[in-house]
Amino acid sequence: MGRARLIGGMSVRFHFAAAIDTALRQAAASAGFEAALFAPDVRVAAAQHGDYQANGVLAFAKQTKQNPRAAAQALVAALPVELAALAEVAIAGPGFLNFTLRPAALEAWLAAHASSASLAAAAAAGSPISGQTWVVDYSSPNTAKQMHVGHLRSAVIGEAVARIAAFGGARVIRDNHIGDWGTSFGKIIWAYKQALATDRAALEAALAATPLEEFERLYKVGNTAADADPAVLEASRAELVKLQSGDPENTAIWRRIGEVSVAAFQKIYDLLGIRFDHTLGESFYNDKVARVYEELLGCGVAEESQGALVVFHDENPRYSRHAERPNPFIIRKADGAANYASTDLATILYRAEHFKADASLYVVDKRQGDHFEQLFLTAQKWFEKSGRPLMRLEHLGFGTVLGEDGRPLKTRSGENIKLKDLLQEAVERARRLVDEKSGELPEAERAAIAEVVGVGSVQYADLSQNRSSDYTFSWDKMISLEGNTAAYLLYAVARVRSIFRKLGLQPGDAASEAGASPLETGPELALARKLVQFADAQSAAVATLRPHVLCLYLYELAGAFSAFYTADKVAVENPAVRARRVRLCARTLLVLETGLQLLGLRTLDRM
RNA sequence: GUGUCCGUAGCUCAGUUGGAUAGAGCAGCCGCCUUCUAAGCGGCUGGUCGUGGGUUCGAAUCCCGCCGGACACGCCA
Repeated sequence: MGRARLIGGMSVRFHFAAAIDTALRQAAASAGFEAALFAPDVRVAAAQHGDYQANGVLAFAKQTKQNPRAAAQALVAALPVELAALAEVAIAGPGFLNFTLRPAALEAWLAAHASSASLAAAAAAGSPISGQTWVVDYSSPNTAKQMHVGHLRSAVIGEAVARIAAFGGARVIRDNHIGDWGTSFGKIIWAYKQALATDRAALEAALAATPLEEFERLYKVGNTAADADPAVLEASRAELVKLQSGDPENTAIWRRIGEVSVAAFQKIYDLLGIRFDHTLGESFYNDKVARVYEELLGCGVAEESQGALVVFHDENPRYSRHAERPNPFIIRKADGAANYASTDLATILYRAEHFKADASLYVVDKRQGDHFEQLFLTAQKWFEKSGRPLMRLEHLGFGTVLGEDGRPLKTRSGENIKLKDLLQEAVERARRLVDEKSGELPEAERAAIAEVVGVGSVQYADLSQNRSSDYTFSWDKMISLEGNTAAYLLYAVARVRSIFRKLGLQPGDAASEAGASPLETGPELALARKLVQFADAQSAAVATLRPHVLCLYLYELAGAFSAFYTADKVAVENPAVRARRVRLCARTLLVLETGLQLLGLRTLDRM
C-alpha cells in the first residue's frame, strides 16, 4: 500500500487514499486508539467536501463510547507531518474527516506519472493481486453455432476483467472454455454424411464460402430429422458413439467443425480486441473426468443416486438430500456420460495443477448461479479432503440483454441476433454519423473511425452498466453518442490529440511541460483532481471486478476535460501557463487512453 | 414449494461492507461557435428511493412483513 516514489526528494504517492489510510492508522496508534476497533474508512468524497473523506472515527467513537468530535480532534492532532504537505484536513459534522489535496500534491502526481509504464507499475505495486496467477474463463461459445447477442456480454466483460486484473499486477491466463463436445455432434455428423451422399459439390461449396453457417445449418437439419424420426435419432447416437471411440472419419469431421468455428469466432474477437491464451474446451477434459469420479468417490464427497454420480451439500438446505425437491450436483449421468459439472470439476483440477492458479473467474450468465455455487462447494470439499489448497473461485455473473420491450433481445422474426450482424449494424450506424459530422475526412479514415466508434459503442454500452443487472439494449441510446457513451470518451481523446497536433508537440514530452506554473483556475484544478482519482477507480475495479466503475470514472474525467477545454485555452502566449495546460492535456490523454485500453476499446486521433 | 436477484426523476441507469442537502445521461426549456474539433460547454425543470414497520446519532443501503417483476431448481450448458 502506498508505495512511494521519490521525485526530487519529495515522496509522490500514486494512490492518495492509501496514503491517507496509512497516515490515519499511524495517527490512531500514536493517539492510543485500539487498532482492532479503528478502520479509517477512506473514500472519495463529494466535491463540496474535498477530495477524500474518512468516516472511521464515527464507528470507532460509537464502539468506544467516546465523543466523536473529540476523537477526531485527537486523531488529527496526531497525524504525521507528511500528510499536512499532502492535504488540508478538516473535521466536519459529527466527526467526518475531510481531506483536500494541495495543488502542489496534485502537480507532483502529474509530474511523476507521465507514462503508461509508470501508471501500470504504480497500480501493480499497490495491488493486492500483484504476482498472482488468474485464469479468466470467458466467451465460451459452442462450436457449430454462430455467436449471438447472448455471447456479447461474456466476451466483452471477460476481456475487460482480464485487462483490469493484468494491470493490477496479476499474471492473467485467458481461457476460452468452448462447448465442443456433446450429443449434438452425432446429429451434425449424421446430417453432414447425408449431405455428402446427396450432393458433395454443393456441400463443399457451402463449407468453403460460409463454413460455420453451413455446420450450423447441418445441425438444425440433423436435429429436426432426429426429432421427427427415431431411426435418425438412433443413427445420430451411433455417429456420436463412433466419434467418442475415436473413429477417424468422424473425428476428422468433428475437428473440422472445431477449426471453422474457432476461425469464425476469432474474426469477432479481433473486432473486440480479444486474444485467448488457451482454447481448452469440454473435449479437452474428456479424458480427465474419470479421475474426478474416482477422487470424489474416494474421499466420500460423491455418491451414487438413481444411477447417477451426485454430490449433496446437506449443510445447505437447497442442495441437501433432505430438500423437498432435492437438487443434487450431478457429476456423472446415469448413462455414464460426463456433463457440464464433470468437465468443470476437471477444469478446476487442471487449473490448479497445470497453471498453479490463485484464482479462477467465470464470466458466465448469472442464471447459472446455482451451478457455480454447487461447483465451488464441491471443489472446496474435494480440495480440502485431498489436502490441496483451493484457489479463489468466483462466478462473475451477468444479466440478460433485453430488447426495448423488456424481453430478451431477438430479431423481429423471433430469432437470436447474430453477434456479427449486431456489430455490423453498429458500424453502419456509426458510419452514417461520421459522414454527417466529419464528411471532410478521407473515405478510408471515415470507415476506420466508424469501426472504432461502432464496435466501441457496443462494448461500452455493455461495460458501463453494472454487469449483474439485466440491461436494455437500445440503438438510440448507444449510437446517439451523447452522455456516458464510447463516442463521448473517444471525442475527448480526439480533441486532446488535436491540441497536440496544432501545437506540434508530442504528448508527454518533458520539454513541453517544463516551466509550468502552479495550477490556478477552477477547471484546471478540477481536472487535476479527477486525474489523480484514476488510482481510486483502478483499485475499485480490481476489488469489485466490475468494469462499470472504471467507465463512470472515465466519463467524469472526460467531462472535467471538456469543461476545462471550453474554459481554458491551451495555446496561449504565456509559456508557463501553456506548459501547465499542456501537461494537464498530456495526462488526460494518458489516463483516458489507458482506461479505454483496460476496457478493451481502441481510440482515435480524429473523429 | 425452495432459493437468488431486482423495484431510485417521464425514460435508461449510478449510488447498497449504514454517513453529510439521493447523483448522471436522455427527453423538455433557456443560453454559448470570427479563438485549440459544438459528436462540445453552462444553466433550469424533474424523485414520498415500490410499500408498511423495526434497528440507531444517522437508512436508498441492514432486519421483518406485504405488493410488483425477473430468474433458477436430476441427469442441457
